[in-house]
Formats: sequence, C-alpha cells, structure tokens
Amino acid sequence: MNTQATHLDFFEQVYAIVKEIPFGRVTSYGAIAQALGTKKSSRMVGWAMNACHTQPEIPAHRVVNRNGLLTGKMHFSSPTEMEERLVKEGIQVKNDQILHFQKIFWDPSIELQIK
DNA sequence: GACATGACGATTT
DNA sequence: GAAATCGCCATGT
Repeated sequence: MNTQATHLDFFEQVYAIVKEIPFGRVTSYGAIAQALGTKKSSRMVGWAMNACHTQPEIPAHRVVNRNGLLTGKMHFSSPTEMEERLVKEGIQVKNDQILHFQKIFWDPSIELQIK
C-alpha cells in the first residue's frame, strides 16, 4: 500500500519524542533527528513540525534550533505565541532566543536512552 | 526528471 | 568570531 510511507513514519517518530519533552524543557531539531538515527536530516524534523498542525497536542514550542533560537515561532497561531508559551513554562526567552538553553536542553537520544 | 525551497547542522574560510 | 558554504532529504513546481 503505502510504498512511500517514509514521511508518515518519520512524523510519528518526531511527534512521539516531542510529546515526551518534560515541562520546562526544550530540545533541538538535530537532537530529535539524532535520536531517530538520522542527525543529518535535521531539516526533515523541521519539516515534520511543519505538519504538526495535524496534531494539536504537539508542544512544538519546546522544539527550537541548535542555537536555542525560536526559528519557527512564525508558524504558530501568532508569532509571539511560542515565546509567550515558553515563558509561561518558566523558560526565559530574550530576543526570540532561549536563555540558559544548554541548562534546560533535553536530549531525547539520552533521556529516552535511545542508542 | 530537473530546479528551487525549507521550523537545520556542522564545517570551513 | 562572523560569514559563507556544503550536506541531507523530502516536497512542490
């Protein structure tokens, strides 16, 4: 049937990890990609997030780029919703950038003990 | 099927 | 240390 179910699998993998992100924590696209075993296709993670609108339960605001920069904030209902939501969880955001990013960084490949 | 684009990352200059 | 460049892979035109 789905001879091209490649993206569906990938999307579900990404969603599963993003939903496991604990409160007040964030991760990066590359970290998720690496947890899936394809750290090089970090773009695909971002692409999957683009389709996250099909899954309203996806805390996409907890997923930022490797710089801790809210690169995808513009894809939310409002360009400020991502920032506001992160701050609401106790995450400090300044100039669209997460403060103490490395401190609150949550690596799925480690926390989920994915080898 | 070639060309361009994209919520990225790492490396090199 | 900032800017430029390559890599990677799926999607759209």
